[in-house]
Amino acid sequence: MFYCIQTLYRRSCDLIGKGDQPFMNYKELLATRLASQLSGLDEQSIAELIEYPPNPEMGDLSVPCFKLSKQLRRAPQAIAEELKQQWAPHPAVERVEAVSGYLNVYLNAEHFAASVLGEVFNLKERYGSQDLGQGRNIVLDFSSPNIAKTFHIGHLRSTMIGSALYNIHQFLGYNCIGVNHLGDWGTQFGKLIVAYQRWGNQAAVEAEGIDELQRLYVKFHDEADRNPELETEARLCFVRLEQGDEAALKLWRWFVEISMKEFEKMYDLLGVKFDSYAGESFYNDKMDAVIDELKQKNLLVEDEGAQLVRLDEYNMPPALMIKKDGGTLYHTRDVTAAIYRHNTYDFDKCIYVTDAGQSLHFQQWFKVIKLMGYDWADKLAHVPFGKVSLEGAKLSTRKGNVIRLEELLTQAIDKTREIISEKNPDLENKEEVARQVGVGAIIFSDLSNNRIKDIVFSWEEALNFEGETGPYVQYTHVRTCSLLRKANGTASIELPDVAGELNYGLLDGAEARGVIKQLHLFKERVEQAMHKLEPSIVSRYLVDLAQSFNSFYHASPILVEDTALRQARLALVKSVQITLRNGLRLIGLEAPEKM
RNA sequence: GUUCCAGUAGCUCAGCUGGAUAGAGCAACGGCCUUCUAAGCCGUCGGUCGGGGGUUCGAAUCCCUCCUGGGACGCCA
Repeated sequence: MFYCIQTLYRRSCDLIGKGDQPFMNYKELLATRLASQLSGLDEQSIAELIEYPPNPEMGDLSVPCFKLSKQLRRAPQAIAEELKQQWAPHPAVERVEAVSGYLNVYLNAEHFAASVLGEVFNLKERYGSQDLGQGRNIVLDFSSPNIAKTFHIGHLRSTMIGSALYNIHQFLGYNCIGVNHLGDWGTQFGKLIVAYQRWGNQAAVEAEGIDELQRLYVKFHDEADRNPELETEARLCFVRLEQGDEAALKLWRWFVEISMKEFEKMYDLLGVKFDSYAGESFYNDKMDAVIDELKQKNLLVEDEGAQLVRLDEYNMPPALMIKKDGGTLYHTRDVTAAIYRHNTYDFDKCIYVTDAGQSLHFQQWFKVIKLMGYDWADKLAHVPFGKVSLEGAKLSTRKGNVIRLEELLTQAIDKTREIISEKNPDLENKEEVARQVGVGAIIFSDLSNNRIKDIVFSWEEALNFEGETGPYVQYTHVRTCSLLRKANGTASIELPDVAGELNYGLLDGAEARGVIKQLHLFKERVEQAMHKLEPSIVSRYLVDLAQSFNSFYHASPILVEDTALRQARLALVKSVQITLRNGLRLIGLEAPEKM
């Protein structure tokens, strides 16, 4: 089957007449040609003008001539007309038209199909990828839940946005380092240890895990309201922990272990992986040096007993680095961690995926890094996202109105299982597919809007599998698999090999052309998703591709008698299958073959 | 008070670094399963792009201002 695709690849090479590189960058082609027609303009600036017309009647590419009008001191329509007159025929281009100031380019359908499908077949699971990164390092800090606290839907966003950005960067040639900056240190551990020693027991924690730890934590606060001495006790306990008291450390390690076990369960379900779990505690012994450095660089100022970096001239409140009791703060930790990561990974970019509420904090300490004289401060990026609320009310662990991620995923899987028993009761691996589709639905809806948008959680919407959803895209992929399986008369979902030429010219219907255009856009969209650090661009693209394919599917029977037509349409089906799969993988969804 | 973000169809959102008639999904209504999985497709309805100014050949997009909602603003992260 591999051979078969290679054959098609070669056929498309022959058709286009460039032995080694059948696929083509149409924008580049157009820009090169126009640059030779227009003196004083370089290819690059022309390429930037090129856009995709809003509807097919206006062609496949177009060049608005309004900006050129200024430089050339001629009317836009006159420029477009002249470009049309001077246009020398090219096999890739059917014709060009000058319409109200635009030069519209109509690609040769056969050439376009051969070029795009040829590229898909040639690259397969690498279709859409590029080597922009050339192996340079990207550090991504995401998920970062707090030890001993429930993993809820609020954590899902950082986890999935971060993971998708990881995949996208990797796909574009970067070496990624995913860091889970665990919230595993701080005074809350003093409280937790005190609470455990007073009211907890090993069996309950073993049995209930984080739920029990959280119950103890909440009980501590309830009790402390009546008995303020508890706070003092907790503070002292944390000091013991910091000083390396073995009993306290032992409990702390145990709490971390219990929590990680539950987090790992979620990460396994979501298919998320990290390369480092260096959390807050990891930087405990590294902050002194940074504080010395700040002092040495005369950045620290004392104010009300605390040490801070003034940022008035940057129109920001000061960044507190040391509390009046000498303790460190999250600014200190983040600055320390950034320096450590820079020294360790020599990153090209270091990306932090957290909620938008922390924007000021990141701006502040990015500036501190800059003031320390590190020009790599420009390589630090905060990727903020909107908050999740529940029917207007904020999510609050203490009030108990949280949606546990495990609960959400379980419900989604349950619902998927029901739908499967109803629609496809004979499906072999029901349980696996229910997981892939159920979890996929949750991930997809989390990644389908611009990340900055706030989300109001609703069970009804989360468990809706129709319309622009993960299951819709997965279902479309399943359709492509099903067609290929039927075409082969076997379980194989590869493109059947058939003697004779593949005639790309047969893919000339409006729907088929629509699909090919979408396939062509994939690479651009992935790149755009990286530049804007916005995974939803990929999610939305997948919906667009699925929609165009489904229109094609309904308009054109694929398993027809005519061998040439059948084979051409199947080639399109195969391309869609590959592209959907590649895109789904980028945003962290699996692509089942049946559902 | 200072500052940041958001405001597009009844609802949820797209709209690429300013380009052609502002697009999807959901909801509502009407069609399409003796043909490849109906988690689907097609159609109808639905918009003074929060208001007002400005820049521009051209503004949902850029600038100013106002309104509304949300966030952040020294010893939590």
